[in-house]
Amino acid sequence: MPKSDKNASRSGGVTLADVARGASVDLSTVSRVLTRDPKARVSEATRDRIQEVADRLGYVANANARSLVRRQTMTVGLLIPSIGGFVYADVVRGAGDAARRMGYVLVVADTSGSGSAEEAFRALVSEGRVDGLLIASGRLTDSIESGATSATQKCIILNRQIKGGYSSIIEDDEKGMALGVAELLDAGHTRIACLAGPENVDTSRRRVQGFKAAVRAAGLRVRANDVVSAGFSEQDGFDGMIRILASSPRPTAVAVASAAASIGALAACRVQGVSVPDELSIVAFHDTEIAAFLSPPLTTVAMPLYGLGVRAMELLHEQLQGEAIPKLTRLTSPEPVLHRRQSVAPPPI
Amino acid sequence: MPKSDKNASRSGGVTLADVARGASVDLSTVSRVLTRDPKARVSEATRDRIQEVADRLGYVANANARSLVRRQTMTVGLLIPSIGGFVYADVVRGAGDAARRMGYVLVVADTSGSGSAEEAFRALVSEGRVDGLLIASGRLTDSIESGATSATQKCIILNRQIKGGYSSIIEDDEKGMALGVAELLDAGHTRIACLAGPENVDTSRRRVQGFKAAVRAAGLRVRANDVVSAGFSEQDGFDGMIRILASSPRPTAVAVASAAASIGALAACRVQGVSVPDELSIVAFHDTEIAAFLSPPLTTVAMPLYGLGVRAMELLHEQLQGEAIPKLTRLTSPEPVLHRRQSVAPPPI
DNA sequence: CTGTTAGCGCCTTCAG
DNA sequence: CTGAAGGCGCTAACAG
Repeated sequence: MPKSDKNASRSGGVTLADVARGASVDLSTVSRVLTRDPKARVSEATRDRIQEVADRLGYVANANARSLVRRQTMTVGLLIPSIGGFVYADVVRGAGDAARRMGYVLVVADTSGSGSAEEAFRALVSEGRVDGLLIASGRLTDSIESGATSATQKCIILNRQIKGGYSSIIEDDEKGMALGVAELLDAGHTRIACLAGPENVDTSRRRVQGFKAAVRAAGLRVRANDVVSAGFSEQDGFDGMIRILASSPRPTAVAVASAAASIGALAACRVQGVSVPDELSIVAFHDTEIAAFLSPPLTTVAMPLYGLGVRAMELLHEQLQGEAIPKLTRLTSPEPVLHRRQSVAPPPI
Repeated sequence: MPKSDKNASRSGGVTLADVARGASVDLSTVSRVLTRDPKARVSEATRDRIQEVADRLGYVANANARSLVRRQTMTVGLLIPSIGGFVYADVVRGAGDAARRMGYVLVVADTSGSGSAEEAFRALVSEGRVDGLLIASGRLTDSIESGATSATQKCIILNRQIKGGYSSIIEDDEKGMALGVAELLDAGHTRIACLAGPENVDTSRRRVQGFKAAVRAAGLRVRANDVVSAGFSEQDGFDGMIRILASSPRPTAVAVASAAASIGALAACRVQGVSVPDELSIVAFHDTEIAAFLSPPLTTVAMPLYGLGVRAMELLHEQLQGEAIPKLTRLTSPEPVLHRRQSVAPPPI
């Protein structure tokens, strides 16, 4: 006995009341069955009838109304500096899959345009569009760091530690770097340089520490200019490698601390006429789709970025549930894995 | 005379009522001044007082409540297949900047994980989390194509045309491809191949058409196997190039229809020992950061992706305003531009 | 110029 | 097992 089907929509939205009317029950009952409230005892009959009507009408709950009363949106945001970057794709996938599994919808905001992280923060968290934030964006100025204390309970910082009570999750940079250096060591290199990231970024500092520790553990020394700081971009890698190649004695191998930089580094070698891996071996931190197609194919250490995204999302969820989570969690599993390709060889004689 | 400062927050949210109380006015007045309603006549005095209290309390309007009554969220979504891709970064930036300018907040959803475009569509549009969608995601199955007719008024499809009343915006693939081919022609090539994208994707078909048109306009013939279809990935480009190199007579130049594929194509040449550009010239469709750092640096045609994002957002806005927008708009400006690097040379003798 | 009054669509006690 | 009532935070007429 279908009675009111078309008065269902006004501005395209079928509402609870529409379904209630169609099923001849009160809208509160509809709410109960459609939200699958466990402690709601509704007869099979009405339950089925309601479900049937809802399906027929194509009812979808309005997230805003629901968020308003529940005081939570079940959506979380992920802030990244640039959507084009190599490392973020997997983080996004991991966080997205985890979010979905837990009933959240994940939206990402790119802070590379004219939009700052602060702006995104306000628009998303303060205005209540999201319950919490995963922040993988590099520089967030003090405005956010000194933000309302309640904000610290709604954010997880990825791969970076900042002041102000925020919790962070970081990949195991030291171990990753050690893995790469080990490959170089195993090939017989004893003069190894590190093409590092910016000095003021802590994830990059950790990679340098990993580098130094690994080299020293092998009984070797690390000299001042064995570590050259550069940015994370292709051009930075290029410039940095030029400097390394100009140093003397020139190292026979270099561990590059980022994927983009490694591409620039390779280009620098080509321009300078130094052959990889015959004259110089290279291992790059972070694996990418294209590593296998470079010239030569790059040996890389693949960090568990997908897992980082997953774990970050889980942490955020726990925190939003009110659980206390550690100020810093280091992702120790899954472990980084080395992808052997063709940029590492024994040192020239 | 600060009186009630701390009763301001309950669950971290300062509400209109809090401000009203603090300023001793009705909350509707506060609403008026804070929304900067032009046709609201409020005395300077109360206006200032309200503003002052709002600032002091750190009032930020709740987006959900506002969305609920205004029936619009002022947020739009952008669906992309994978955040790691080369082409999307600029689209996102363009759309993001345009959105901000128009007062929207842009959120992007990656549909590459376990999440399908349909899921994202429901979670974002149907549940009312966003007002509209920019869809750059490749395959959206029929479920979305045949979706509620009202949906067609809330989406703009990027670089793809689909059935069902949706409006699309596409870049000028033909012109871009022609630009690349012209460079090859100018260098003296007469046997030019096209390493194309998937046959069933219309943006890639348009590139092929541009290729054919340009070649023919030069008075040359295009044979059946001058166009080889591949995917958009590095591996696809690699495989495709292998096939091209195996054909005989072998072309002296190839126009590659995507950035990722061009990287694979380059790798294939290296593996086969054919030197670029001495034995084979290459121009790639879409410019990327890394093109300049490849071996050799790739000559590319840079498509106006940022502009595409901007225009798409503008179109969506107009459509959401109820304006009628064309079913198909082709972005003719800004124009594609050629980046000359080192992958094109005259054909071998 | 400012306050009062209705809701937006949904959830959630509390009765019945 | 189901209906009635109140309210989440905000906006938008309509009075005064």
